[in-house]
Amino acid sequence: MELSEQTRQSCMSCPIRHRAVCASCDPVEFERLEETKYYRTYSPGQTIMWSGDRMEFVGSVVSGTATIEKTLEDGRKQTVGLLLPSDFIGRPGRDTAIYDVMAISEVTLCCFRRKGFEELVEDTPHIAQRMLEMALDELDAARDWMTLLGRKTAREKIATFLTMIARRRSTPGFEKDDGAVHIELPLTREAMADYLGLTLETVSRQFSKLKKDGVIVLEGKRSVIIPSLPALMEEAGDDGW
Amino acid sequence: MELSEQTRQSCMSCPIRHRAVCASCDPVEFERLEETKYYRTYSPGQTIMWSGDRMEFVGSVVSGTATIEKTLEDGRKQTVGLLLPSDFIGRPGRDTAIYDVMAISEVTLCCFRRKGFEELVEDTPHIAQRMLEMALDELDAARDWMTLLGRKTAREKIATFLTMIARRRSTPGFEKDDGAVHIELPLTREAMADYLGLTLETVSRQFSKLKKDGVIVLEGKRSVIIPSLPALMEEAGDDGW
DNA sequence: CGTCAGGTTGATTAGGATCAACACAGGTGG
DNA sequence: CCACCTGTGTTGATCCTAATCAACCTGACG
Repeated sequence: MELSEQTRQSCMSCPIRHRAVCASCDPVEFERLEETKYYRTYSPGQTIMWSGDRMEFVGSVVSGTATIEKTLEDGRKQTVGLLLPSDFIGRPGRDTAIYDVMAISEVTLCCFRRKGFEELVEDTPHIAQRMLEMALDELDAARDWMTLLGRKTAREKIATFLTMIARRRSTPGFEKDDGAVHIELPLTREAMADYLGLTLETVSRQFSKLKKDGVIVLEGKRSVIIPSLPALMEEAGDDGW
Repeated sequence: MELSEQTRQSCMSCPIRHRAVCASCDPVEFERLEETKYYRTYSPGQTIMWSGDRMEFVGSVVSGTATIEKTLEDGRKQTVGLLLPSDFIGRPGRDTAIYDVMAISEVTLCCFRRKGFEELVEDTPHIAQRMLEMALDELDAARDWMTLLGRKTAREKIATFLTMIARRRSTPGFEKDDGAVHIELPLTREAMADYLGLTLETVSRQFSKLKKDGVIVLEGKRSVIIPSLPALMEEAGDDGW
């Protein structure tokens, strides 16, 4: 799975082609993208972007998981975004990052130099429109997460998180006939804690309780079986999303 | 301050002209806006938009304060956005609201029928760009608020809120010579609680403590004097924003 | 084999929630 | 004009959820 920075692959066979910022581009626009794009890979734990640093590039997550996080003076940390394949990193028009972006697993990005991308946005309406759409989607997601952080109990937070992962990641083919869903957790207990506004101990305890209550089944540390997704969603505190 | 729905005022003298979604429009574009815009006013407590309802219009807050809120099944409520003059309401491209929007004070909106506005966005690049810029700004604000909700103490939450209000609302001319800042709180204790992920009792107590500690001076319920903004920001738990 | 990252579980604490009483201002109607 | 009510805010007492502090487990890896 090693992609060097030089490797250039066709956009047409790109796994995130239909969900990423380039989703609504036409063949001509793709040509322009293919000229300027380049790949970068990061290993787990590596920092993709430091808060305060100059942002030289923007890009899309092709594979892997990354987090956007904010750290307070005294070290308290909050994860403010989870980046999965097709998600966009960086903000055109801003030249200094205001959050840290960390690779959680091995991450491959499809990058564009920021300056060039800004021009691209200006004269490629399809990209500008898609950018807006994605920004508004992320804003909705952030607001839903605000509700989780401000009002939900620890148990509800975990249930919501698992539901969200099941939505975005359920491995097709792993749904059992009885409707059970199998997911691989992309985050450690600590990273989940930072995302959910909890401590890692509380996360661990709530996993144990949900398991004891039969809402989830744990297979090892990272593998979760959800016997009944509706039952799990019941624990999440709100229907809808 | 009564504006009927029919009143049409010139965009050129509009108080939010330089910050709203129309900020970068040129004279020709303003002409088109002036043809289709209309004003609506709401009294305190009125609902501007119900979650689940069809969104017939989008628009900008011209004056007053409104909140965007999400309510869980059992009634727990989280305010996920504070709308002050120049802020935008609604999402082009979506026809059902997913949050409630409530007028806190008397609110005047500059509205556009949603369908018409969507066309406008498509063929007025200046508006599309500004929309993207504003969406990204709101996303940053939402992420900062996630950090507040997930990781800050009650005292820090209040201090952060007051700092934010001072930033956006400090009544020019009310800065005392010694650097003190005077602000009017746009929200009740309960509304602040919903915004900060607290109870109204905790909000009240923290106000009392900050007052006792000399960080703020209360004049009545809604009027706050901040003798030293840096001292207040010190209480907020993070520098920067 | 020892070390270390990641995870679990237990004991205790503390920050905010909850429950409750009261204060105060502004209306409203008799 | 006053009695009453209602919305808003303050403060106190108590409770409870999640944080903190701590011990220990497991598996991967040099």
